[in-house]
Amino acid sequence: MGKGRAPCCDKNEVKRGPWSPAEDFRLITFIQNHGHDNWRALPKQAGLLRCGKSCRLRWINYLRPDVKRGNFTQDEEETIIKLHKTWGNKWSKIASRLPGRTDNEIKNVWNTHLKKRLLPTSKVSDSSEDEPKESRTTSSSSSSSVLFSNENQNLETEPLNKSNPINDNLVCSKQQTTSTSISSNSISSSQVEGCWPQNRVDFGEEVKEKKENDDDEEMGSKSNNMGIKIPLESDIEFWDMLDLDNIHLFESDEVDQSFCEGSNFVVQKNQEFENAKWFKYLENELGLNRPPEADDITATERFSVDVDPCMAYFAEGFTRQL
DNA sequence: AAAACATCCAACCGCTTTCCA
DNA sequence: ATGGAAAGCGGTTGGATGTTT
Repeated sequence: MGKGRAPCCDKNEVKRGPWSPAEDFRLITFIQNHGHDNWRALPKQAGLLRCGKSCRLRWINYLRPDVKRGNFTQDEEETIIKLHKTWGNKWSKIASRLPGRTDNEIKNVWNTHLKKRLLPTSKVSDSSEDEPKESRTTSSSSSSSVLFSNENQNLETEPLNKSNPINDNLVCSKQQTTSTSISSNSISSSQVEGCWPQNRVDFGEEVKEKKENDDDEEMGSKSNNMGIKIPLESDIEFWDMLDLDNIHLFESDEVDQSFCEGSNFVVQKNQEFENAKWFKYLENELGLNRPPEADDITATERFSVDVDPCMAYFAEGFTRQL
């Protein structure tokens, strides 16, 4: 100590700014297969040009399987207000009482909505004026179970699953033994088994939830039931958003070779196969699948045997676009 | 139609805490 | 007991988007 803190990473060598879908997939797949024992080493092992801190944040705030998206319910808001009275800006602590919500998200909600609402008239229960565009009913979580008395709330009965019927279809292709806890810092660092997409089908959230309520109706019962927002109207833009550089990265030798040489490589491959199945499923959900052509060996098929499913997935996306 | 302004939120920054040799 | 490394946490920022003029 006293010598100054070494930077967590060389800022010249890491990518910053918004995450691309390709990076997200890369990170998700890696954590699925290997967990996150060491955030600092993770980016290199996963072939990401990000600093470990950034990866951690992205995972915790956005990509974690148990992150609940969507508007906060009335009950959640009241819980935040209540807990904030008690604990102040202890966002992490507050988040531990709100299953699926991250400290960052709660902090944002507080700063953008709740604080303002409380300031002028401190009318906590009257929400009709200050939240005009956010219909608080959009969150499908069960409001009655938002407040927990136990910090170590077990999520197995968490209503999050209810809001993600996609779970039922996807279910994790493997037995899910990982017990996910709520707090942003309490996810097991052991492998996160194939269950991430529970509610993150709109990964990257590159397609904003514009007029989602309207669209929900138009999308019909299917998307409603699935509880997902699909960028159906913007296939091209969607694929355009993919970061080609990262795709090259996937193919490069920069990815730690030892990653492929470990003793559990076979297990990894099996998991990757399961991942590939998921990507296929996701593709169907996104409405991106096309009728098979006889002479057409898809990129996925080419890659899925011995290449990372992320790569395969995106390769097919590009193929389609061309 | 477009410029100005407001709002939102993902991501970053840097300090603190925890862990471990 | 000590110091360095890594993770955790809360504050802040900046770009994207929405709204108003």
